[in-house]
Amino acid sequence: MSSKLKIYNTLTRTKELFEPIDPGNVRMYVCGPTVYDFAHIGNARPLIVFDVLYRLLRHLYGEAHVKYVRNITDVDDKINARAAERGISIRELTEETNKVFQADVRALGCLEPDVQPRATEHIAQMIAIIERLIASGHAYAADGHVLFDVPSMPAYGKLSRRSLEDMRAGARVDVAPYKHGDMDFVLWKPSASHEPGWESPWGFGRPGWHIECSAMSWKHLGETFDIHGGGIDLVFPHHENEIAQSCCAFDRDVMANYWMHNGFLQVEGEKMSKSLGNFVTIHDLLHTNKFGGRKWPGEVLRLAMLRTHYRQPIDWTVKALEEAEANLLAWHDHADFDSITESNEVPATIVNALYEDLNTAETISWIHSLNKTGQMSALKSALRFLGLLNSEVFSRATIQFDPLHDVTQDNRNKIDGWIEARLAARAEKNWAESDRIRDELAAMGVVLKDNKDGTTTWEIRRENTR
RNA sequence: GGCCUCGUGGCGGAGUGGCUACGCAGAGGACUGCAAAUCCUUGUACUCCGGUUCGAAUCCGGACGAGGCCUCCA
Repeated sequence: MSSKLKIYNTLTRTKELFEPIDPGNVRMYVCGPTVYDFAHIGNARPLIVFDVLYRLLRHLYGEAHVKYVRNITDVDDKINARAAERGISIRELTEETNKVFQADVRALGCLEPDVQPRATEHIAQMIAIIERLIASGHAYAADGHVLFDVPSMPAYGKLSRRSLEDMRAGARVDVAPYKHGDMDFVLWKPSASHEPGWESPWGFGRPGWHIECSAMSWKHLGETFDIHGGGIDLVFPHHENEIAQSCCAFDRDVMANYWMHNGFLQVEGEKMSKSLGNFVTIHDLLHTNKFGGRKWPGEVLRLAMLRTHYRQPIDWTVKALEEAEANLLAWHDHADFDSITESNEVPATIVNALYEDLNTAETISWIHSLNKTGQMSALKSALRFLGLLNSEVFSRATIQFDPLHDVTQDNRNKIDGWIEARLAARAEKNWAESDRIRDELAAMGVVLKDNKDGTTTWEIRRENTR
């Protein structure tokens, strides 16, 4: 099988043909959430992007031959701080946050990774890596801390393309006294008795920020693997440091062959930040009226995300969500997917577009084309493949019942009664009565559509409710 | 200051050294008692200045502009 998939590799800054180490066991690691707070919409981007890649790899190599690992970081100083602030235990906080995270990701139509390892369950691997680094002269213990000795690794900076000189020039002035070099970073640090910690050769303590990914990828994917993904902000220092830890611990030239990074997200043209008040969580979008004055189905969020190529910056706007929803509604209006048999093959146009470094924008234009030419079973297959057809979440039922309005069966029956009365009036050419009924329903937000076959259907008004 | 990305029509957003992306909005038409929905048709583009080329929006250089990282934020 010759590979057709091309992906942009941050290591080389070029689009490369993807060649797995072992086609029988294709391995991908993506940096997952630190579970101290609800995931925001920026976090959703890598979740969706790498879910599409996972689906494509499974399509290309077979479901049994792809292993996708996305970690859960459940030890972190932000977690400690938040738990203390809320007066709950760390375990309570991380469990609660993870539960919401899992529900969010499911609503976004993402497949579950093969493994979702937790940092706290890999302390032994972290300690093992740190011991190896000390033994090989790449790390040193000082004052209860263990630090990675950056100058001991000549190739350091390869991913982010920074030279040690550049970094020194921009380094902060205050360097912790236990550091040998100002670029050295923490592998292990001491914990006070009230802080979470584990016994280690260097005393009671906890891991530094980067070591957990080296440990978890090692355990679940091996010393080297194929793809490592995450947000572009992780290139430095997180991924650079992961590479340093793993390559030096295992005496390897590479940790992962392909490094993929998704671009950043802005909200209505501005950087998302809590101080600007435009901080949007996935949970808010799905379940509250905080963004655009209404709730949004997961498929709408997913399609809005996939409209833009994953490496481009994306502006998260109400208008974009409305357009995405209009597209989905058009497809669903055109066909009742519940009764359409899905074609066995994912359309080649869709797959070929994804082979070009996940050109999801092009796949969407092909979906429009399938819709326009009436290839409904292929359309269904394409939507399913892209994770845009989760009947539980976005079906004809949810289209007709706007998430904002709870339409009871009782009201539904009443609307049907009105429609019958209006059809009767129309049969008598009583246009005044007919229009009166239509206007009254419209005032309640119910829009009527007289179809070409003489039937009348209705839906909740689609216009933006702001 | 250092490093990195990007600059396409009213808006969003792909792609390509020479031929319509696509979507939303707009315009015209069909259908309809009138609407809505649907269908058909349709216009507008490649930040600026140089260079390479038969030909560049697409390659190279420069300018201007936007964003990101270098401060545990995807």
